[in-house]
Amino acid sequence: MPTEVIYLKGMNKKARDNTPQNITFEGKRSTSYDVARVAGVSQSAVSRCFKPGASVSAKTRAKVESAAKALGYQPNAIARGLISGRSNIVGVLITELTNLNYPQILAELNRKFDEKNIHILLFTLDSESDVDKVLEKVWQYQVDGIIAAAQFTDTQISACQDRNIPLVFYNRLYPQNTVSSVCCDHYEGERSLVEGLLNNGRKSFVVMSGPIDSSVSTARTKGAVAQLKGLPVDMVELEGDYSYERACSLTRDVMGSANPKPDAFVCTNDIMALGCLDTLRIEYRAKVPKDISVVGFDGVDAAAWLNYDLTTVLQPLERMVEAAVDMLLERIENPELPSEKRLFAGSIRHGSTAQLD
Amino acid sequence: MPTEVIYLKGMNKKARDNTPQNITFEGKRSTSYDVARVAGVSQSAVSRCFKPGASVSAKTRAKVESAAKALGYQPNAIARGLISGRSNIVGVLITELTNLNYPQILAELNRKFDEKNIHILLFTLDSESDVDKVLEKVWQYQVDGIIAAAQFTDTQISACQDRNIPLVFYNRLYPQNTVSSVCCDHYEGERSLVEGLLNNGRKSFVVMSGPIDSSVSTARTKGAVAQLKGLPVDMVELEGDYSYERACSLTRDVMGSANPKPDAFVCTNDIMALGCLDTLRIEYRAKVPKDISVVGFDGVDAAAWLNYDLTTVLQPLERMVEAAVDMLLERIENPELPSEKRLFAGSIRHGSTAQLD
DNA sequence: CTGAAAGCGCTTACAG
DNA sequence: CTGAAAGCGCTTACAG
Repeated sequence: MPTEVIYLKGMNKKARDNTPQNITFEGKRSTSYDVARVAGVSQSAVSRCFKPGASVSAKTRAKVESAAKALGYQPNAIARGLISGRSNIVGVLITELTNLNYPQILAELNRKFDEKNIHILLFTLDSESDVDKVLEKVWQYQVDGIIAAAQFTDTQISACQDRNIPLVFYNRLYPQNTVSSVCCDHYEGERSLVEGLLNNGRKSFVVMSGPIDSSVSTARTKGAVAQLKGLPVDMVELEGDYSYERACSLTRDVMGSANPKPDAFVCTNDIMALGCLDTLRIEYRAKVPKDISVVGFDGVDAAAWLNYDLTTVLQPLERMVEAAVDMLLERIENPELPSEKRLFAGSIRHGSTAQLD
Repeated sequence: MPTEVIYLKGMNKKARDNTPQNITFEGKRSTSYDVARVAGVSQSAVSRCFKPGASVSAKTRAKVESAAKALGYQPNAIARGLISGRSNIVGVLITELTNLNYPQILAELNRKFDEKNIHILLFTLDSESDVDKVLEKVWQYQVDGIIAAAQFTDTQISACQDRNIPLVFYNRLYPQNTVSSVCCDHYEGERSLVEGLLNNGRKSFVVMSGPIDSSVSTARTKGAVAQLKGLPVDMVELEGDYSYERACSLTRDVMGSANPKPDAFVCTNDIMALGCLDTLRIEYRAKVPKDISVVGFDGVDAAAWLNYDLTTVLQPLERMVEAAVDMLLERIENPELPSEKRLFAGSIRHGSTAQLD
């Protein structure tokens, strides 16, 4: 006749210790004490069985494993984090714009961190978000490190350093600050694109930037302008906001008034390039790339669609994410490591919206 | 002459208690004991000052607040979670595909949860991900609740219920299971789209579904088929995978062989509809919508681009996310609440790729 | 309103 | 290899 089993999971220590082995408590998750009691070993022994590399006899391990399975025991990561000082959580701060443009980043981050059993506490920032407020929340969760795809002030960077929380920026360089970062070489990518357009004989350029507060767009714009400066060509700089709609309206402005008409649109992201392209072809019946070249930057999916086949620069997104994760994990393991900046070259996609020579 | 100040943050209790008020310890974050010592009050008093609604005298509060500020004290959310049983963390499980198609969801979730000071532990699943493994990690972090935009088995749903962890599905219905969910009415949205095409006189339909394991695509496909069944019209069902490229190739298959040629492509998402549209126009010089109608589903940004102006169904994404968050928070507050299913109607976007009558 | 004390569920020296 | 014990940084009855 089987003993009746009552579940007593998670009682306080004294009550639990006075409880027979075959009695447990339903409703609360079981703890290492519950497992210890059922397995007939000490709580420390249970703890050791869940610590990789700890020395436990085969016999003890077997008893603990079967008890743990019977009770559905999982170590409580919160308690573990409190005592060990390692939460196995990293804070990921990403602007909404970045996630909209590169939704692959988060999945890729998750994949890479998952291999190391690290989890992501996600913070998406919109333009109104107060980074200081977000950081306060990050501190509270005792994260092991931070990946930031958002703009920080020097003070905010220092705040992380003061707290000894490793920090790696994604696609922000902070050249004048010794903080780790992974970045695509936006400047050089855009510069070489423009060089190709010049070699192709383009003479009158429109450079359409993203939002002024985007360091990524700023770097790209600078690359374009630096290549054009001093040459006998026309150049107009326009401030866009990375959106399709605004690119359309800026293109209309240019085509409706400028004289001479431009023969090259250099857009600092793909979405704007597509807006520009659609407007030129549909509303102005422009011949692209014969009369007007259009180039973007990023390599979004739509750049490869039949209707577009955009000439642009591809960011090596997967390699960049991998580098960011590796750099952060290294610095979590060894906080003494010096900071490091890794710059990845983009690769040109030779599409049919611009001939580069 | 100012007293020399040495920082002693985070020493053990005894050492700390024997430490003069003006001495603290650099390098570790300060704790409520540090604040208590500097403020000259008990640790409990400090704790109360950070608990909304606790009764503390103005005098004590002032002392604590200034000490906390001086030490840069923030309550440790991990410790708080351990003792209170509330981590203020919710697990968000989202398939990579869902995040690629609707990157706004995460930002919207973050915004809504942030208002309640709840944070997101993010898990992105790809097709190879083992939901059981992900759930194990979720359990370990003692999350207060789960939002799932991914497919669960009944067993997995039960596992959440057994652990008393509130669970709300996003865009999955589970009609035969009493679990809470927020869903767009995919079936009815697609059905009414097809009804509009029928009223417009379309006679030969291609229904291009998404991956067979996508419950969203299945519901949409069923809605289309149900409306067409029994009517004197042609219908071909094709299995796509929600991607642009596969939609192109399926469209080529149909146009290269079918007889009679279809006059309506019903694609169960926008991305496939755009691939279909590009292929029809560019490779077959088809007149859309005169000879062939194309409709999608979702309302992605590109659907509104000048070149497309796609007829499709918009999901009320923001309202759906808000509903999911509200439902989850209600159930975290009150676990006794019965489950609830909320179904939101999509709204038709009347574009120029199909005339609906 | 306030403080002493117990306890959340773990990890980790420490002694055996 | 194993167990008893301290302690991570909090919250929350409890008594005053």
